[in-house]
Amino acid sequence: MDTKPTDNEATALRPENPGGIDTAGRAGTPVQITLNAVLAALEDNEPKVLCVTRGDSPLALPYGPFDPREHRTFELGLRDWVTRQTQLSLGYVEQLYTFGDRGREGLGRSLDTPLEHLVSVGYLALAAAAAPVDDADARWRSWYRFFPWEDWRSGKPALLTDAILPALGQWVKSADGQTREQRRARVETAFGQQNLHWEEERILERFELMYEVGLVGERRASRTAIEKSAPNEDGLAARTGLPMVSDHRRILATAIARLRGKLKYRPVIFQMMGPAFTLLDLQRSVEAIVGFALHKQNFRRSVEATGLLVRTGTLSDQTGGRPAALFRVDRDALQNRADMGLVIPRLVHKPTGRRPTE
Amino acid sequence: MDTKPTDNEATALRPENPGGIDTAGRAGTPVQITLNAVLAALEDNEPKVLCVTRGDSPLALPYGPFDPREHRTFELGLRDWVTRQTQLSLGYVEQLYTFGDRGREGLGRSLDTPLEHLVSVGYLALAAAAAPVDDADARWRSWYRFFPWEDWRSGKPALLTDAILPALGQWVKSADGQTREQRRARVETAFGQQNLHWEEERILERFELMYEVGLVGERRASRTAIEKSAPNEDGLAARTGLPMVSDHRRILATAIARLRGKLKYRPVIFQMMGPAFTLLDLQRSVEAIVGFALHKQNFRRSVEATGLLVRTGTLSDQTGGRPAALFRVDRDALQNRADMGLVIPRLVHKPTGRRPTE
DNA sequence: CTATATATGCTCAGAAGGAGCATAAGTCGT
DNA sequence: ACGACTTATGCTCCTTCTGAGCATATATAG
Repeated sequence: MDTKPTDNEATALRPENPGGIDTAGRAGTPVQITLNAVLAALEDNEPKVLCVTRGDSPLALPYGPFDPREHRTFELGLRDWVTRQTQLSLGYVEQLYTFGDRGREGLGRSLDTPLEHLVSVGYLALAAAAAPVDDADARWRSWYRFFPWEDWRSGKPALLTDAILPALGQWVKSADGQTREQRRARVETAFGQQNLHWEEERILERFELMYEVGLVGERRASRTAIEKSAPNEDGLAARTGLPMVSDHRRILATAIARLRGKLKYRPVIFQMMGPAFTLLDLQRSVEAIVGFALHKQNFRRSVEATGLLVRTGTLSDQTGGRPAALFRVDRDALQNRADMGLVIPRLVHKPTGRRPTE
Repeated sequence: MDTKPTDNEATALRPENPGGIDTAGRAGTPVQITLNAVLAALEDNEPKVLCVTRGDSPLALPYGPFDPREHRTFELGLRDWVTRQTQLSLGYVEQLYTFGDRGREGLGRSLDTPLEHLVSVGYLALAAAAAPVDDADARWRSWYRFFPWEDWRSGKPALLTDAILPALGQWVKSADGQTREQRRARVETAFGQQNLHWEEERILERFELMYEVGLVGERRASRTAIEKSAPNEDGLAARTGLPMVSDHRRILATAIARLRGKLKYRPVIFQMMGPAFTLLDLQRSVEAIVGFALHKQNFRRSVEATGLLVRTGTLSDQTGGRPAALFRVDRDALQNRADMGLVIPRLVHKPTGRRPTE
């Protein structure tokens, strides 16, 4: 270390001439900022997301403008209008992604008509319960209504086997040479049929692929001639979940992907649990989010190993069988170990049937 | 599934009245968008980042305005001005975070004077080599110049033991009761001294903590009385790395954190390697990024197990010892398995000395 | 009292990963 | 040519993690 920090005490003020490599003569055009919220909560072992409608347009994620005069940060602005509109207390808020495409209406594809300069910042917010909302236009909906092929909790969805995968297969076969190989690889990575297996976190990749192939309801703003000849116009798009306004479904997919991933290395799941719960409650919640069934005993083993839970001492008699011990989160332990998430003991074999040893 | 998607074919157009929960009467104020780039590359086993200077203000990350009239997406805009200013070909570009704080100059703290409405989108970009840049004000610098305490490649930095940790300890002791316990927990999570261990990915958390305590050069815009009484004004800030303009050092920390994490589950490291390299080259590169030494044999074992590398057949005689086999990336394998990163066989015991069995 | 739930404890085996030993094949100085 | 070093590379050992399944406990429904 030979150079000491500059003498002039490093004032953290922006220099007169903002020091980009080249800002000469180019002024950024002012744009509008919109905040999009994916508000997620669990209800009866279903993962739900708050949606709004306006007239007969498709569903939308709640969103509002960001006014920098009113709020110091995005997050404060978001919390403000969410709590003003709903009675929800947002425990956990996380920025997802900022979408700045001019052709954003078309999921990032080019568009023929010029669009307004719109930038939207997506946020994921977790609520402890899907509390009723005071807005007739707002409603909680299971997120698998938008992504039915993502719910493997009772096995591989028939929609996937019967419709989506064949359609993707056709799309692959409709090209040749290198393009074909690339398409095959993309489908394989996203949907993992042969060597790879289904990775729940790839939900965005899957959605974008399906969008590109034309398998979902949202219309692409423009298509090239080749893309127009895609063979999947048999109405499959009508069965692949509810469409949403603009690219909101993509934002939702981003949020789910983030949450599915984060579960594994941060204890976020407890933001969505009530004050006391059984281990099976917790398991069902995790299953709801990741979208597949877990191995019960192993789940319990690893959850108890975290030391994040303590027994309340009481039992739950809602089981229909032997009563289950009720647990609550150890707030202290949670604070001290904000790292660490849950092990997800994925069931590799059969989801339910216990196969005899032989 | 009872409700079929709406009949009107889900046009992906934004509805006339943008359907936020409540947009009535509130118009978002237009803001300026700035793109910040963390341009990273490796040079002689040092991780480098491109910095610019303007006059005698502190170093800055290259940044430029985003003009939606000119570029369709942020990423295109970024690539455009980076390639115009440098000869670098950006292989990999990834959005980091969008900073919208009004008090951004003060790292997100409140500020007394009103500021312009500025939003900046941070990007991480990886280049294959730290190629020379055609701008006298731009220069590659090791990122450990900004974060000297993050480089554990030759053991725990003395700066940490001698200065930073004691100062943090004082900060903890200067509070009492619950505050004290909270501070202790925060320091422990970020710097992991007792039960936890150093987690390289927590670089942002560490920097923000140090900022809050006043251990880094960047000045906080405003402080509360209590914070002003922090006991760490002994000039330590002059030794904790080079300061940067505004919150650029925070953006850099975000980028490093992202890269350190991503290594483990995406093969991004190959974006920063030349066409052919030895396994030790690869190891040194990974070590440069994560900031600590790896176990050589185990690193090699797991890298070879990925199947992402193929031997070129030639040997490197640059070793000073037995020649090493040269490898190159198997592009096909890389494409087919965009998932999977490298196992990081962290050395838990002594970095160098082999302790006799006894 | 019996069938049938669910809860909970425990064992077993394979895979992954942390460490270190041993050997191979170069360079450099004498 | 030889000995001292240096780096490369192969292999073993052992512990921990984790996928699976068996066995037992304690309820409820008839």
